[in-house]
Amino acid sequence: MEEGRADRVFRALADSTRRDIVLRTLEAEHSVSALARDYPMSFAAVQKHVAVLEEAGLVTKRRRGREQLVRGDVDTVRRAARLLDALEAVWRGRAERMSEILAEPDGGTP
Amino acid sequence: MEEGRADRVFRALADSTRRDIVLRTLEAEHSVSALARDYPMSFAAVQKHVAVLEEAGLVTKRRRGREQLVRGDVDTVRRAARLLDALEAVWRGRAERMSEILAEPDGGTP
DNA sequence: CAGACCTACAACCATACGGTTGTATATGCG
DNA sequence: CGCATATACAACCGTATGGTTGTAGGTCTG
Repeated sequence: MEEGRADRVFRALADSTRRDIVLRTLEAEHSVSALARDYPMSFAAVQKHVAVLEEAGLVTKRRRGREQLVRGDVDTVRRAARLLDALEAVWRGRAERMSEILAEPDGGTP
Repeated sequence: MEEGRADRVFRALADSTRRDIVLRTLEAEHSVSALARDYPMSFAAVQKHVAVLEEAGLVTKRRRGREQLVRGDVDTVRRAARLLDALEAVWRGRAERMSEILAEPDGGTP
């Protein structure tokens, strides 16, 4: 994942309304107004949330008549998950090194 | 992961400096000033970043003499990764349902 | 065509964020 | 003790964010 892109993805995920939109649109397509009906805020606010998600690549939109269908993009979710996996792997590296150190408390590699 | 906690975790990860700090402190402990030396910003700025990470539970601190050692918390990273995995699983659920639909184009369950 | 519906977008507002500088406090060291 | 180091914290500043309302443009339908 490119530098600034990760920023946008995590930023977009840092809001429960947006996470819920991603959830719902990964299950099935929903129009913006269909999404908006379920949140205690204006249509325009939800529209902005969708725009943030689209900007981050977490959802895509396609036209159907007068409505815009929003669909979650699982690839972006996966890329974010892999980035976190990479952090976890780094930690495991430390754990390994610590194990080695503990396993050979006598010093260098002869 | 609790509601507001996920917000904080993803928000904290939405900054490359902070992600780098998490990376480095998952590899090994570093004092705040040791971390600060490698970023093009003031010590206070880095200190704030560490505070954000600590608030999110992505790092912990422990005193050693006059310095504060920062250590990455892999559990929080894992919890965030699992949340993304759950989203992916939801998508897979849709994919399954779509497969079922495509596999039985003749109608309901008789 | 007229009206309802869905979306887009601008303007505005309060608050949060990322950065700065400056000041205060604690610890290690000669 | 006296000084340098390491951290903490407050005040300040410009900009982004999340929300609002209002206006305008497509699109379906009677």
